[in-house]
Amino acid sequence: MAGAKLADVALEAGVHVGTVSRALNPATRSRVNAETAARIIEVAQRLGYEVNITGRALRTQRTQTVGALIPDLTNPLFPRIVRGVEDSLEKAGYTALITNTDNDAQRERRMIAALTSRQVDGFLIASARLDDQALKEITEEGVPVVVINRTSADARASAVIADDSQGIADVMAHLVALGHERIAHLAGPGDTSTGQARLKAFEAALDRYGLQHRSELVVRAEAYTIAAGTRCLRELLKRGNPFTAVVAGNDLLALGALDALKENRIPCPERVSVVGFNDIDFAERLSPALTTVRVPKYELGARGAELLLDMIYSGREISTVTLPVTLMIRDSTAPPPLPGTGLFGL
Amino acid sequence: MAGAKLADVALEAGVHVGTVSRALNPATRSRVNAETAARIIEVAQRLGYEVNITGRALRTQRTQTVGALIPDLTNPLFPRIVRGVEDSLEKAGYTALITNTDNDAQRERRMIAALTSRQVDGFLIASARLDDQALKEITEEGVPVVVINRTSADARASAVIADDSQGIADVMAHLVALGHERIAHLAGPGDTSTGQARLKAFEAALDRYGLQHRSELVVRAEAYTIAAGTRCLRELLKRGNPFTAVVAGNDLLALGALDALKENRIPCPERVSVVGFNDIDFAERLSPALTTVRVPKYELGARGAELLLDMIYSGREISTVTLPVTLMIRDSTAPPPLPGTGLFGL
DNA sequence: CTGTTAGCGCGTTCAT
DNA sequence: ATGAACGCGCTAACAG
Repeated sequence: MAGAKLADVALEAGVHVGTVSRALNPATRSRVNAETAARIIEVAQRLGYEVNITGRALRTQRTQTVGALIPDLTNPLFPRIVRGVEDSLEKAGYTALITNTDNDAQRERRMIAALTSRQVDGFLIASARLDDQALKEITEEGVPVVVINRTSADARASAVIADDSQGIADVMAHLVALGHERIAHLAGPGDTSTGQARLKAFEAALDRYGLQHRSELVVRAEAYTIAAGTRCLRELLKRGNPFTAVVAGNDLLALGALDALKENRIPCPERVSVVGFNDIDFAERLSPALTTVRVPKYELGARGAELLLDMIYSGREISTVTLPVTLMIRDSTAPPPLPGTGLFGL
Repeated sequence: MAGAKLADVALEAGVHVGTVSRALNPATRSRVNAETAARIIEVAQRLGYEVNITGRALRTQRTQTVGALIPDLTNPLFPRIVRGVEDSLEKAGYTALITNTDNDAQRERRMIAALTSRQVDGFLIASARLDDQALKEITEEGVPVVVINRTSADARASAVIADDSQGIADVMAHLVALGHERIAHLAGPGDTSTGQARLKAFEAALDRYGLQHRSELVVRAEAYTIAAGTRCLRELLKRGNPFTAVVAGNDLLALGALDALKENRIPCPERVSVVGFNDIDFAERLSPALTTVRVPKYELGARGAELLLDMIYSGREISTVTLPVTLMIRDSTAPPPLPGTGLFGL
């Protein structure tokens, strides 16, 4: 028989509910006679006792559940992060309520309300929008928050991020070593911390290598999607300014860029090199296999969850953890075409 | 101020908590004076009242939360299903606790325990294992269960499935029309309903077209993974029995098969055609673009959640819904090589 | 060491 | 139409 409760165990063991509660909780077990504790545990097992976390939560104000706000689970970046989150949480007996936000402010608000209503002990937020009024409100109420793969203007939230600037620096070093000079950037949305950080790193690299800043070679994507990548590269082509390499804000934008190149019969990497960011699953199985920056997705989630648990349990102070990245050189990057041999736009 | 509770609203509105409860619940609102109800609602809004679902659950035995058991979120099939689940649930004010099971019995048990402990109102199970003792136990306790993308031996669970046999029939018709006669099958795990159904459909098609059953051309995968697909195709090659086409149990197995072909320098589709199942995201961006059977992933999840809500609310009877599939012909299938022009194994 | 009591927030019954 | 009281399952404070 499953679904037994404290009262059932108490009755069967011939003791009071309070004693059962103490005996079953490792933290308070020492306060009860060893023999009776053993008997209670035996009875609990026999009766199939399972704690009712709802009841416990009402009393302890702890649901042992956290809310996870994910922009879009169908972006292969996030399932890996979620796996990390899940594994870290499980060790502590926690569970995650996972919701998709589509980076949509309205939807995000609804989800936060649904999660708050369920008394989650904290939030893991991988949604990227920076101007996050909703986030501000929950931190102000003192609910622990950790943001993942983004920074937060709010000093009350911890953060786990990948080293965006190092990643872009590695990309640029790679492209410059190949001989590229006219490098375009498909920047991520301006209201995301990754979009901002990567653009900044891109510009810093231009300076580092003495390359000219050309505003016509930077296009802002309105979202981190394949479709946005396609639109941006079309825009780039329309502007007519020659380039031999494209640094995309993330892998999905890079995929969209590849589509646009293909539809214009511009071979990659022969005439234009393309680089992504994140190294999503399948990036290496595309044609051409995508050169990209690998971010430690699982660790991002795992560390984020650990940080959150620390905040919940020990109210530990706010911190920001930056994880290292790795440039994965594959087939979408190559030396630029020789001048006069068909450089696009020249 | 957010986080107000019934008592706060009652105090401010100068009425009793019970009245506030009735006024705020649309179902019981009619039982309270229209004017006071309006006042209460106004006060609730002003104070930022949010129902505490934990408290409500303790009383109503409804957490408005369901558990979702997913084998592996990093398989792109599942995020799409989850999106459907989420959208259907949200309309009813429900939320999903999503967990990865890895199709591992131990892990599945732990997850079910964690979810049961949180008093979920029902389960959505996309895990594929058939001999599901744990599932049996929860249905026996009367907890509503819907299985997704699999059938269940247990008559107490509803199911939403894709039309596996139609899908395989379409695949076989396609291959036969191209001229294939020696068709191999990388069957999914034997303890999954999809693995069984697709193998059965494969064999039925052999009969239909008068093709010989060759047991050497059927290999069982131990899991639905890329690695398993690679292992299986290597095994197939080792057996030395010639074949010109491979019908894989799902897309991941097909990807693994493509890897094994590549490592043996067997060009696809020139010498061997490969077909997958599911049409995961990115299937069309692979090289070669994968011919596969598209299953309506979002609908699978959405219908599954609807069925579950029906069971929770109206205790509606068990049913099985089969959704239609579509063959997506892409670049991984072509006519078999002409005899004598390098057919593998001949 | 253990029993008793109280209360977390809510919905519902029973009075009035 | 509304107030009062109870209890869902659990833990924590207090007695003894």
